[in-house]
Amino acid sequence: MVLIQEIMGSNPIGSEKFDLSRMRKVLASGFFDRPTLRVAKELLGKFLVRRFPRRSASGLRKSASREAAAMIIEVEAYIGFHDLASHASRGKTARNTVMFGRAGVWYVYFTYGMHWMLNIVTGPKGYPAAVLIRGIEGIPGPARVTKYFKVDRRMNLKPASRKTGLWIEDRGARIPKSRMKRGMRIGVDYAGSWKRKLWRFYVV
DNA sequence: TAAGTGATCTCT
DNA sequence: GAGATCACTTAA
Repeated sequence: MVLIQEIMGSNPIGSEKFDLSRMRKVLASGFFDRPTLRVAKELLGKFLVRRFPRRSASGLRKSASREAAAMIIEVEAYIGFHDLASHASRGKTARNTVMFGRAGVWYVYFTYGMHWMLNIVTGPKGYPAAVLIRGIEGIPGPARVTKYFKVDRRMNLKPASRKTGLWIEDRGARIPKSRMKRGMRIGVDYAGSWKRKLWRFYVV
């Protein structure tokens, strides 16, 4: 909790200053309905923003909702029908149906008996693809992102928007090319030749 | 390096 | 219904 408060309004990569009030553009579905690798790459430097649900202890008093945001610094792309690292590679199932749907919708699933993974659906309807949010500044690791931003299955199938309480903003930060890297995806050794795809993008 | 944890999927 | 697997984290 302390960690999240520290992150709010933090300077993204230390080197460049910018004014938060200058630019806060919420990314709409049009941003995500584009080639997945391009979306993935461009997500670096964008901000994941969470409005925490209001709490009401007694039912009478409600505290003001609180907002947290942090810059996205690591993502992975999962693309198409044949990518063996993707849940979609074995066809449409109850779990992965959202990947085949409209871009800009959250795909949240549970794994290893304890971790929630946060993905945003990309590309045209009918074509299964998504980008996994692997890390945000101050919170490296996909399961930590969901833990600290309190994201679980309730966010699954919901669009990324202010209305749903979890969205992505362009706040004007730009990552220098020298700090952008790409590499193989993590934890997909089982995926045959697909594991060697350089579909992970991260900021160093 | 390995335990922990339970939903999901494949195969009977 | 059983058994294997898993887009991970933590502690050692």
